[in-house]
Parts: sequence; C-alpha cells; structure tokens
Amino acid sequence: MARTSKREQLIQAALELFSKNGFHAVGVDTISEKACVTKRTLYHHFKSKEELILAALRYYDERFRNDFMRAVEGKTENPVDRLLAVFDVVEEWFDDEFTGCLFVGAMGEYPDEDSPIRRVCQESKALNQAYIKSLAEKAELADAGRLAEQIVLLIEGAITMAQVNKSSLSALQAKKAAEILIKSSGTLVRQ
Amino acid sequence: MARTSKREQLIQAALELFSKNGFHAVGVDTISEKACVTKRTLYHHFKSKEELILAALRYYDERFRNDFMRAVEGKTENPVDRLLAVFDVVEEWFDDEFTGCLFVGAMGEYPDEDSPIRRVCQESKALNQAYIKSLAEKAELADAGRLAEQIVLLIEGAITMAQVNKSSLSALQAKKAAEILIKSSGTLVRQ
DNA sequence: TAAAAATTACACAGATTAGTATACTTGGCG
DNA sequence: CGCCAAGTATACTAATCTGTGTAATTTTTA
Repeated sequence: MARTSKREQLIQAALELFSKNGFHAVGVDTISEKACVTKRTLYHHFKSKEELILAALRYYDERFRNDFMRAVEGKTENPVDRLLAVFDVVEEWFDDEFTGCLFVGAMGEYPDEDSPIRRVCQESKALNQAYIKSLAEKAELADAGRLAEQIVLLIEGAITMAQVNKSSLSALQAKKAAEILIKSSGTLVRQ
Repeated sequence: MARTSKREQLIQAALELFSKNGFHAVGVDTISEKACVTKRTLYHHFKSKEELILAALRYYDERFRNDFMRAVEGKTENPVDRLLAVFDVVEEWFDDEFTGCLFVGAMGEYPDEDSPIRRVCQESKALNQAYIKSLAEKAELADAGRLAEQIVLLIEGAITMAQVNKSSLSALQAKKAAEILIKSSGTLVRQ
C-alpha cells in the first residue's frame, strides 16, 4: 500500500496541475513538489513526463467513467430517464470546479497522429460513447446507435460551451435537445 | 503594403504552427524562422509572444467567420436550408487538414480566468453563435434563440468528435440531429 | 536481523525558452 | 542628398525545461 502511495500522490498532483494549467505549462519540478516527493522519485515511478501523463490520464479515465456511471444509475431506474439523467450528471460536473475536458486538452497539446496520449484519449471517448449506446439500447429506442452518437455530440458540445462561458447552462440546453431527439426516435417498448 | 508584409508573414506562420502543434510547443524562434524573418523583427511587430498569439487569433477569427458565412450563403438562399447548410460547410472544414478548433485549443492552454487570450476566444464563439441565431431568426422558426444554442452545441460537439476520430462523419450526424430539432421547432412561415 | 528496495538531497548537464543589446544594412520618402 | 524606419545578423542573458549522477538514508521485506 505504501508502495503505491507515492505513485498515487504523483498522479493526483499531476492531475490537479494539468487540469488547471495544461500539460506543457506544468513542469516535473512543480509536480514533484506538489506531491511532496523528490523529482528523483518521480523518475523512479515514471520513466518520463509523458509516461506520467499517460498514467494520469488512464487513472482519471477509469475513475471518472466509474463515478459517472454510478451517478447516472443512482438517479433513476428507468432506461429512458437514465439517458436524460446523463445530462444532469454532466451539469453537476460543470458546477464542480470544471476546467474543461482533460482529454480534449491533452489531444490539443499532443496532436501527433500516433501519440500514445492521443490513443488514450480516443479510447476514453470511445468507452464513453459505448456507455451511452448501451443506455439507448436498454431503453429499446429505435436506432440506438445513431441516437447515442447524437447524444454524444450534445454532451461534447455542452462541455466546450461550459468551458467557454464558464456556465453549466449548456448542460440544460443539451438535455432539452436530447429530449426532442429521443421523442423523435420513438419508444418501441415503454412501460 | 511592404510594411504589413512581414507582420502578416509572422501571423500566418504562427497560425500554421500553432494549429499543428499547439501554443506552448512552438517557440518564437521557430515562428520567425518559418516566417523567413529575424526574431528581432518579430519583437518589432509584437511586444511579446502573447501579443503575437492574440494578433494571430484575431486575424484567424475574422477571416474564418467571413469565409464561413460566405460559404453558407453560397449554398442556398432558403433560410431554413441555410441553417442546415452550416453543417455541410463544417464538414468541408473537417475534410481540409482539420486540426481541431484553434480557440478551444487556446483556451485549454491559457485557462486563466482573465487571460486576454481567453477573452478573444469567448468573443469568437459568441459571434459564431450570433450568426447561427440570425440564421434561425431569418428562417422564422419558433424560439430561434434556443434553437440556435442547441445547433451550436451540435457544431461544437461535431468539432470535438472530428478531432477525436479524425473523421468528418460527425458533421453529418450533427446535421441529422439538427434536422430533427428544426422540424420539432416548426416553421411559422415557410414558402 | 540483514539484505533489498524506495526515497531523499542536491548538484548538475544539456537543451530550450522568451526576450534584449549592439552594430550593421537596406529601402523608401521628402 | 540625407534621414529614418524596417530589417538583418549575431551574440547574449537569465530563466526554465527534462532528465541524470551520486551518495546517504529510510522503509520494506524476507
């Protein structure tokens, strides 16, 4: 447990700093200092800054999606309502020291076609979309795949606009749009 | 004309490099070299790297929105169709060496609440939204403001997903969603 | 308890960063 | 012609960056 402690301190410190300031803007000295750990220890756990970034993104991805799903499923049992509850959870996310999507930021700073960082971000987005799709399928809505893709567009758009306007209103607007799309899609079986 | 030439060379070089690599990742030496200009000349025209970034963003913003509006209005005369043609223009943008939204990238790298860079990005997004709103109003659709905001969400979402998946398909999916929203909004007068 | 691993402290290398100093050259304009 | 601004060339500062070398020290584990 103590073995992973320093490593986790580093990842958490890195996540906070990267989220607030971006990746290039934060140096390894700053990270190790914030983690109350020597730079040498940082390089003991991660062979480079990029490795630390990758570990931090993977850590965040896993935890975030887990929390997200848990929150959605805590809102309601009804499958269709869950699809809409997604936007309530997004809104809560925006209201809680929101600094934009870490993955979008990472892709912007490491745009190289085959950068491992890009790959992690792509995988995260793909898993998010798969989750939305699974919700749409459980709701037994027509054309669940298409609907899920459109809902993802609304979510991602809301993320960008929340960052631009420093406001969570975009989540509500996105939810209203999603309601229309869902109604238009039509319920095959609803009880 | 020769007076503005070097300055424009610098802005264009900066735009290309920033778009492709991000802001922190590109140094002033690289920019001046690409612009075939001395670093001293760069600092003759811009008092700092941040000033150059601001000038580049403003230049790009103006030209981009101009081109965008021109492209939309060249597609069709019908107001409702123009609202949808927006997505066709977006798709063409994605197909043309798309590297993500420069403003979203800038805000990610300069997240400071009151950074001038942030302000320029906010203003750009606000003007874009105003344009969409004006299209919705000319289409005489019910609740044009709300509809415009939702369409903007779809556009911004498509931008993010086009960057993630390196594909322009998101534009088409967004267009389909917009069609539904527009139909749901209902035409008050349509001819 | 004794070996092994993790961590510290600290200095340092080498590259790169933004920005400046200085002296020189060029080109246009009155 | 003569001035003045724009640009060049080059070297420089001072800070910062990622990453390493080394030796001492603590912690874990066997």
